[in-house]
Amino acid sequence: MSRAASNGGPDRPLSKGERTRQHILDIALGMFAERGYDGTTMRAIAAEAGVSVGNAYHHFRSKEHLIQGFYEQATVRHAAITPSVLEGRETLAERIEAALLTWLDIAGPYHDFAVRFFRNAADPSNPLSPFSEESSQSRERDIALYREVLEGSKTRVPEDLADVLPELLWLHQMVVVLYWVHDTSEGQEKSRELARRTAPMAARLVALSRLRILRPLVKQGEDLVRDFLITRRPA
Amino acid sequence: MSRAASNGGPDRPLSKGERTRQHILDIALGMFAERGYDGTTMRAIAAEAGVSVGNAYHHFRSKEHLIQGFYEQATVRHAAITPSVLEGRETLAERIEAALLTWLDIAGPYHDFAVRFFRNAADPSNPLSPFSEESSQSRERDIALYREVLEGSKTRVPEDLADVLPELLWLHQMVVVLYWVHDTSEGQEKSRELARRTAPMAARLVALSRLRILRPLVKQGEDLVRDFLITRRPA
DNA sequence: GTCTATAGCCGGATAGAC
DNA sequence: GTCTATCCGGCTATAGAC
Repeated sequence: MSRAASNGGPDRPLSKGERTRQHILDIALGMFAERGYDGTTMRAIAAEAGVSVGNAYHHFRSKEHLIQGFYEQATVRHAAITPSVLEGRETLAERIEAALLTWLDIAGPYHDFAVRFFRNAADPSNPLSPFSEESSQSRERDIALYREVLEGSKTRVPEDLADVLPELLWLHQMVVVLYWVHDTSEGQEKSRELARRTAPMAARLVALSRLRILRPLVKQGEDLVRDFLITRRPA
Repeated sequence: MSRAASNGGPDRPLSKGERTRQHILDIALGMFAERGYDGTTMRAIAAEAGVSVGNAYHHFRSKEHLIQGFYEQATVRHAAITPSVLEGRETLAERIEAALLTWLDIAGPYHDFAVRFFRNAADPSNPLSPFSEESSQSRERDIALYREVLEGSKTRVPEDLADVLPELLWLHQMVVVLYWVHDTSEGQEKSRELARRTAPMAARLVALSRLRILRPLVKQGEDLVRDFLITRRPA
């Protein structure tokens, strides 16, 4: 994808097939945004793109695979924009909030059809799930972003929590996203409120996790994350 | 459904249409369990049930609507069985664990096609979502169950938390269910482990919520639940 | 007016020729 | 890599049976 962007040189980095593929994708995303997912047939996409249906299926295994570009694009842009937004924000609460709100900004225009994408979240065998192997690259990119959110903050993070926290913050984001998908409020304002309110709570929890009384519980939670969230390799 | 069960009287509580409907549902659920959802066509269901496709669609608006019976049946059985399992269990941790494990027992046989059902969870406009208006009866039944889990326990519950806790415990169950849907371990043993490990953590959290230092955070969390989880009436 | 059946549309997906 | 032709299955229009 990045190869396709702004390559003004005389060389041809994209083969004919790659250009066709990209063209079909662009047309499809545009049509989805305009007429919705169900309202856009593969026949219509193919016709609009000037290719045959069979050709479209040669490049994309299924209609839903056309959606995959969305998550990919969203995480790339999220990773690209967030760092500048984080600048000058020092508390963990501010930084978490900024990352979440930036995500909502990016995803906003796709709200209607994002539902389609996150339907798949519940189905692990679906390659389009954000938890799937196929999505791992996008997921890792987003988790890395939260590592940056943590490292740049003034809040001291308990050592033993350090390596599971990025995953947990990513999970926090997924919860916000899940709510956002449901969100019918004007401009999805409720989701933004959710982000604004939960960000300081998450930061506070991180700080409180140092408390002596909470240590056993925190330890259990940490082990839980390790055993159930990160261990994703099948035996 | 309850009307259908064990009515040995001479009267006819079920009209011909109702019986046909129930028959189609039974056949469909059986076939789904056997050959999977995608592997079972509406034509095959109709044929096996001895009715026409058109007739099947007269009774069920769509193939997915056939799944609705699953959640309904599962919550009814959950509510029926759990009380006896709770007897003799006094600590909150034990009671939460029992309720969760009972759910897993009930849902077990349907594991393969439950994925289909919970796909819809991410789509609020889908009447099959567990969060939808259409599912509210089943949802309320399950939440009521957790009210019982709480009330029968020896753990003293902070007053202000009392009325949001059943919802939170239900949400806890939904998280377990979400994991269970993903679970590829033998007999979904990992999900049972998740239930066993998180139940005492949930109970511990309830107890800890009385701590002075945690009060502000608990209060915020409580407000959050009220504003974002329970307020479900559209303006 | 409730129930059931036939016949066929529509759109996602595929096989196989070029 | 691209096309044409076709399959397959969810769903519906509509007519007729009870």
